[in-house]
Amino acid sequence: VVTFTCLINGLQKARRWAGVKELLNKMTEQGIKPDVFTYTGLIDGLCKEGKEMEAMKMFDLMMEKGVEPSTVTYNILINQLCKEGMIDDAFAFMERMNVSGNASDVVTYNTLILGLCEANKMGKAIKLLDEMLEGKVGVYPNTVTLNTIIHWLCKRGGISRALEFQKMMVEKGSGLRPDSFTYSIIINELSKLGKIDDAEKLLREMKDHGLSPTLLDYNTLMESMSRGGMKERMMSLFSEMSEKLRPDVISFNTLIDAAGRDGEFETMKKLFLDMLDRGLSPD
RNA sequence: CACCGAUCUAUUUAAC
Repeated sequence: VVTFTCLINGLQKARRWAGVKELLNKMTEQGIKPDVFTYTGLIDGLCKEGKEMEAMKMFDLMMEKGVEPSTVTYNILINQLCKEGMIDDAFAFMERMNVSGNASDVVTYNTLILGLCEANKMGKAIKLLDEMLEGKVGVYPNTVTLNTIIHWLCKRGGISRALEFQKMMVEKGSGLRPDSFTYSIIINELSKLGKIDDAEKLLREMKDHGLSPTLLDYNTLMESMSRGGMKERMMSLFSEMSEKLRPDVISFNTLIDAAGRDGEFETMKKLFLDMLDRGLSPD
């Protein structure tokens, strides 16, 4: 079963649907019964293709066949319901899962919290997070939970609250730690707002938590420096990043564009050659 | 206390 399930998952990623069907037939030919993993993978694949009806049918089919869905199976469908904006049904489905003997896990809650955010119900999302933090639901939040809330607070203009949550994460005893997602979310937001000093401070702070700024972080910050007309700072950030990472095409495009704004043709040329030197192909 | 497979979060650069 494992072999077949792996193969099926691979084909699904490659969107080779005919192959999936063929493999399923081959399985039954050989008397191998699909298990929870197989069905769950199929349901996920169908959801990702937007075939939600098919996914539900698959869910029913697996139950008919006496294969008991797992929390993962339910989580996928809860996610699907959220994506369709059916947040109440998503919660109801979680209820059904619990009744069937599958406990909610952190992914279940993360999915629902994201659903609430996307449905413009930040208040409820945060309330649910608080309940998790207080231990009222029996599942403690993780980095993904906080990242989701932080991201959506940013989108909804709540950057200061987002920063409070980030502070909470770095505190000892919170049981949480920020990851590179956390930082890229906030650095991106601060950059958009033109709060370059704050963004750079955060970039420095990453090292204190065992994280290194990524290409994305540097590129984002450089772009906002360019917008703010802080070319010197941008260039020094660029040389700093060059020591640690390989700047990519986006990095160079950003720099060339910045030089272009001021008509600095020589600089542009230099950058262009530098880019070729490093084996990058211009796009 | 039996190796392997399934689910959740961020995405930066050009033409106003």
